[in-house]
Amino acid sequence: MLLRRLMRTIGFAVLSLLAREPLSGYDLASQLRERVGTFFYAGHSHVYPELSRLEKAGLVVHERVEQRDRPTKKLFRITPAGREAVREWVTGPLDPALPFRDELTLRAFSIWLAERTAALAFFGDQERVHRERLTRYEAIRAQIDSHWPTEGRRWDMPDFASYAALERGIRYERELTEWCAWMQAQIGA
Amino acid sequence: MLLRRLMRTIGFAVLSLLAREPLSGYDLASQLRERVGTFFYAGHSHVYPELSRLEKAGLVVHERVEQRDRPTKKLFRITPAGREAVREWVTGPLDPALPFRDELTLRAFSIWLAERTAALAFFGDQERVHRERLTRYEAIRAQIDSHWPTEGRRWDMPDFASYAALERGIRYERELTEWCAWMQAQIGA
DNA sequence: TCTCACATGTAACTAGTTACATGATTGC
DNA sequence: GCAATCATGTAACTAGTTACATGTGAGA
Repeated sequence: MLLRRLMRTIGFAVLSLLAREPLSGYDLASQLRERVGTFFYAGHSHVYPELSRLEKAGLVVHERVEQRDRPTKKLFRITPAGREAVREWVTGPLDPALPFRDELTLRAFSIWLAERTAALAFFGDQERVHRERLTRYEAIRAQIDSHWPTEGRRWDMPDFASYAALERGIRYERELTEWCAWMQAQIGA
Repeated sequence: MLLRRLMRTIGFAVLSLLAREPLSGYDLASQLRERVGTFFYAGHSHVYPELSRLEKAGLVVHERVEQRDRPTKKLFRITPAGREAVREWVTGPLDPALPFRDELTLRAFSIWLAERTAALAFFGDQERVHRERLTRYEAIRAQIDSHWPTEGRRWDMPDFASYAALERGIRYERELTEWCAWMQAQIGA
């Protein structure tokens, strides 16, 4: 579809959230920070202009919602065209263009310049950081597992998709934790 | 050091390579594409301005080198100050600011919208892509292992640092490959 | 002659972050 | 009155990519 050219990944991130429930720009930004922030972050100043773009493209619409206890908000809702756009994108070709930048690996690439104690401390710190995240994610998964019977799980449910992203996070952090430990073993030997 | 504020990670990427050997802007860009490109990419149009910046900061110097068979080049060399800057950076605090954007995980987060066959094909393709990379990296490591005796390895050698980055790449690609397989198992079940 | 690798740069554009700017309502 | 949360946006800046622009020398 031609649309793909006009869309940036941030647009699909917004649509991904709106496909689950209507949200205000504020809530969208909050979820982009907290819910999906570990794998796809965007600030609120990025969200508002993007919502305008999406609305112009007919992929979302908004309505003003007056609230008694809080300021009036704009509630954004995905349109059928928007839903179709996500559907096409989600299994469409993934640009293998990896302007990938991993500073941690870059540091490993230059670790030969460091002093042993500094190098050990660095990878020790990194191991702790990633082990903490790992532990946190695993706790969330354990929580889900204990409340969500395996039989009730279907891959085409939004909750499973969230679970799959969490699973990816766990594997990613575990891999990092183990590599940091490996680095220390190599340096310490 | 105050210098850290003036430096961007791309600057350290350049210095990381120059700490190993003097290079021209062209060679620098080539290595940034081929050698460290898998974990830290930058195009040549980014390298040249960065070299100017680094030279102004006194972290690199250059000399013209006339070649008979090829166009004259500028050979860049790291200065003692530059080497010291890398040394400080390499084990210094790593900004945990992760404006991390992983489109693959974002897609998993919206996979519930897809059709089963499209979802299976998508993660099958991704698994193939990452398994290919994994195989390629493992072949390189096997090559190194067969020529480089374990006793001769020291963590403070540039070659070990390259090996460590490769190890990280292998673990990263393996993790991704396995997760893609897991996704297919979940969808197919 | 033409293409490829080597070699260096700038310009224009796109993307993204941080800072700026404003305002309502609630609870302390 | 003041801080915090909810709420929406713009402006200025930083970073990064793609396209533009030029030129040498080797080999087919």
